[in-house]
Amino acid sequence: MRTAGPDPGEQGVFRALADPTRRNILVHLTSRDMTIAEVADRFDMTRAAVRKHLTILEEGRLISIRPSGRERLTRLEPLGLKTAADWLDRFSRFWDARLAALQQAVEQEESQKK
Amino acid sequence: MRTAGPDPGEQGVFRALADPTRRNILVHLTSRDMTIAEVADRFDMTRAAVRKHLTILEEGRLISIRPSGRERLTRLEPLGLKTAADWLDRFSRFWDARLAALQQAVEQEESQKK
DNA sequence: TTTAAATGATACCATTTAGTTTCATAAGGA
DNA sequence: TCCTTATGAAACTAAATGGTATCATTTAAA
Repeated sequence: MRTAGPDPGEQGVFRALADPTRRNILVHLTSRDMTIAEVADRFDMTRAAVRKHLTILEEGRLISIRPSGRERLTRLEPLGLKTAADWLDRFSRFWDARLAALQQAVEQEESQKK
Repeated sequence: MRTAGPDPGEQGVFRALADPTRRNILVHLTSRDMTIAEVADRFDMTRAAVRKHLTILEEGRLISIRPSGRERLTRLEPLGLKTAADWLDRFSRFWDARLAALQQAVEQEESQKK
């Protein structure tokens, strides 16, 4: 039986990364863990809105939210971020080759200018 | 003057990557360039729908679409993919440290089991 | 020169998304 | 205890999203 919980797959991660506010939240959380209110203070929108973003980030496994007294501590989760990076890495061999070709073309052009 | 065109920033890329169909299109395009019809043949939806996805991928600079006679040739663009990878890389130092700590914790646990 | 194929453009639709407001509940501190 | 703070939950809205169907246009090919 599969315990109900956040989407472990790619979709949850990419969905979470699609919104600029959510990407910004991740940047803020690199400095330190924060309560929900602390995160919300850094944005020009209601706590309720920020809370929804945090839920989506949690579903994408990019952060974790753990209760601590009456607060919730929000923390960046590196494993989730790695899911997205790994997906992109599947293209890296491809773009390395293409970028090398591009570089060569640019250099060719440069040398002709002189 | 800035020529009108696809969004060069992060947002276009992450927006484009958010949809599973679009990510799948990218995978298909790693094997070879395709016309719009060829791409559409590989999906269970109308050409019009696929065309919209291609437009969003183009706006995110993940692909280019160039006319060739009455067809349009669709090609993967490595530079756009790199935009997303670069953004994620800003977290790599962070998650390397966290993953190292995680690894250590797991090993600690393992040694206690024995 | 017809005809068929590849694409563009537009209008339309249902669902999701990102935000708000309001009210309820739980937990710390004076 | 009383009050304040931190959060949850629900209802609502506007706009974006992902899809459809239909018709027009361009180009290759018989």
